[in-house]
Amino acid sequence: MMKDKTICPRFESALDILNKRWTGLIIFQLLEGAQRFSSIESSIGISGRVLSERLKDLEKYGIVERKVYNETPVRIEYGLTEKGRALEPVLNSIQHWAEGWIDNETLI
Amino acid sequence: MMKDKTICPRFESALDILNKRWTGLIIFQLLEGAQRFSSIESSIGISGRVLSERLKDLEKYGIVERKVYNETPVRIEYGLTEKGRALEPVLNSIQHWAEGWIDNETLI
DNA sequence: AATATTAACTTACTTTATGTAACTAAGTAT
DNA sequence: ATACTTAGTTACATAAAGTAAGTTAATATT
Repeated sequence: MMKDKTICPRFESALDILNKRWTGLIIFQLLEGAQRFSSIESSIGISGRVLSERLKDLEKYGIVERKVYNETPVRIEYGLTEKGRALEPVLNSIQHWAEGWIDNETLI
Repeated sequence: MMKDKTICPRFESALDILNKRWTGLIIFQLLEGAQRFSSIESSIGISGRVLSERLKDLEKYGIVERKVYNETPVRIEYGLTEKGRALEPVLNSIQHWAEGWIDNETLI
């Protein structure tokens, strides 16, 4: 199936990134501040394999930045860039919608 | 890997729905008005198999409604419910972010 | 009457994405 | 030399998505 046309290329690129599994939750977590790999892993329940993949993608897109601290053992922190923090209103609008429209049945 | 705790159950339910592939684009399309199956299929380039699955899910969540018109051949239209239209600000915030932050390299 | 047409799916099968659990690398500390 | 810790990676299993052909129901055509 070939698609008709592109409505808005930037919008579709954005959805390609944001609409991937786990991306929303990773960004939501990092809005609270930079975190380590294992901390993100355990806070949202993603597998290490996919987290590693997603963080690389998000870094490539300039949404996340990786910082290495030469301590022992090494500490690596993932934080949002300005571009990443600019997603806060998106996450907020989702949260706002969820509060208004997700009822108890949907929750279960 | 088990996750630590749930930050906000409603928010996570919302992400479960919205973070699935194609959901964003389907809702974006339907914001322009109710559309037929084949029209959605060709406008966003999704496969019929998955579109069928997504529309059922979205109907189940109360985001989309399916209307049957007994014409020949039968006409079936999918449109947004009030809950679905309430997602417009979410899509708008994504579009706004995309316009400000998706550059030409990311597009390619 | 038999065949064709159209939209809206569904089915069987292939390819891609994600999950799981064990393993590796680098830098100490014992 | 061996063990410990974090941050991954690898090999393999399962789940989700893509592809293309087939089904159904109501006409229209020959």
